[in-house]
Amino acid sequence: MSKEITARSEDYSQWYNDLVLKGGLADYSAVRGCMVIKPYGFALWEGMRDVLDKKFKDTGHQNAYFPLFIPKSFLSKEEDHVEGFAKECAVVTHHRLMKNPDGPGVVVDPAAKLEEELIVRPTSETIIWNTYKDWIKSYRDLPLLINQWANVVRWEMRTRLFLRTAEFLWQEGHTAHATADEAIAEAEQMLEVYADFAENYMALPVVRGVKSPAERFAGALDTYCIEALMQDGKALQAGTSHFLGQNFAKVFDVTFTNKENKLEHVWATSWGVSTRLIGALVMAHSDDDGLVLPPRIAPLQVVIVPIYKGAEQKEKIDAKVNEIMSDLKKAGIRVKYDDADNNRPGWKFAEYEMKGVPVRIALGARDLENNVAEVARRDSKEKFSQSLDGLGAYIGTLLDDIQQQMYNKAKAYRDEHITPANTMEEFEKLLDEKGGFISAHWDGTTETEEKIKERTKATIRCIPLNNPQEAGTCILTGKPSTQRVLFARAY
RNA sequence: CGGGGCGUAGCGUAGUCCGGUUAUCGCGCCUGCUUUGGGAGCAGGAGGUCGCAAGUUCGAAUCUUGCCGCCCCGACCA
Repeated sequence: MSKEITARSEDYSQWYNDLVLKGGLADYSAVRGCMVIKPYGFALWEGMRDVLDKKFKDTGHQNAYFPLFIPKSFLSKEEDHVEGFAKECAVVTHHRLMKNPDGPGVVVDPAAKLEEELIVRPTSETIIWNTYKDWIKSYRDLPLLINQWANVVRWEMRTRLFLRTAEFLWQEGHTAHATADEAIAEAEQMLEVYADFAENYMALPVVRGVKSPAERFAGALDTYCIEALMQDGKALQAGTSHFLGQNFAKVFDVTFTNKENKLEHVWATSWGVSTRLIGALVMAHSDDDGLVLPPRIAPLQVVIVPIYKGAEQKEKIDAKVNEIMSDLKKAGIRVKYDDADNNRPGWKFAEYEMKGVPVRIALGARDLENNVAEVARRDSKEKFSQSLDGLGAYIGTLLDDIQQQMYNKAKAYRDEHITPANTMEEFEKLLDEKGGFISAHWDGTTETEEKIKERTKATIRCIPLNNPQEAGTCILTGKPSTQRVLFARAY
């Protein structure tokens, strides 16, 4: 019920936390900054993971796994990379505990100090490139296209469920190529994989773009990204793909002999998406009654709730539900029959709405007599009576329609919230009163970007791919500019 | 690390300013009966180191000091 979910206009953060907690996705944990992903939330992640994993394999990638721990010396090799991650690393210094000699409990055994500290990976570039050095000798070993599903740790000052946790689950692809062009094509291809996933599975429209130098990944020459818009008008980076040039190849000495028998450094990419996508999903689609999940990745697509008086009615309903279930399952629809007798129908309706299950079917004695079921869709809250004949096929098209409507709605909102601004006054007014992306001219310098950020808290989210070129003057400095870029306040 | 708020049963809370019987209420839980088309009703029941520690006092959830933890805002960031 809406009284239990904080209205988002009043306090968006509380609203978001309530959605995650009451939607059954995750909980706070005993460890500061970390969260427990509950079965329902994890099923959502697994579903997303499976779709992405298939896309990676369809584009020629293989999965592998690299160690959790990274020797400190590895991390210090690439200068920008250190700069970017040093401030947020968990460090392992010892390998043994001992009984506390001065009291109860255990203490770290000072004799077990590691000669070289190990860093819990904040990302795996360094350990992976150190490994690739041994795997790559010839142009015939290229391209090397590898992905890993893993957890990483970034010791952030402040955390938020799914959006920024100290430990998070993600996927990181790391590829090596013979030429720069090939590596760039790879980075662009993977960006498109992410964009396709966001739009067609998560029903989340995204802007494909490239980051400004200041917002680039630490150690990259170019960072491609997909940027999504949340319902509070803030932007969220939903995925990134980096063209790393030869930076890592050079510091880890990854070379290959080309067809002309000459030694060359390889060209690299890395790309990743994380459990943050779940945060994006929650903030993009939910309403005051709870989560709204797009059918294609909802762990549960349909829930069936029986309404009955007495065992006799229940039996008849059970029989009919079994038919419906088997139809739906045959069509590949994820369906649950909730006939638990400790909660009444109204309670279940509210519960599954909070969890964002796209379609609910209620079946009672009255419906059986009329050969119908009550079908309710989560996205629009519409309810209608539907014939039991051909119900399976009907639900299939309904799920498709919900998927499409959710995307259309999010896209309409997003499109309405890309607004051009031509003066700083306009820019700031739009940020404060409307939010969303603001399309404005920028002189291309990091100094200007920094000044705008200090003054407005807005950053350049991206320079859209295939951005129309347009002569203009920088919104802050008045210097000439050739194109508009997208600014926003962001998560 | 700065600013704000908070910590009382599984969850949410009243009581704290101004110390005083057996710590309040709701949800949930257990038992029984009645119920079931939008978070059921009645009756009975179980459940508490009032975040931790020290202090003041005849007496502390309440006052003092110290510590711990959480949430929100800021800096940092997927």
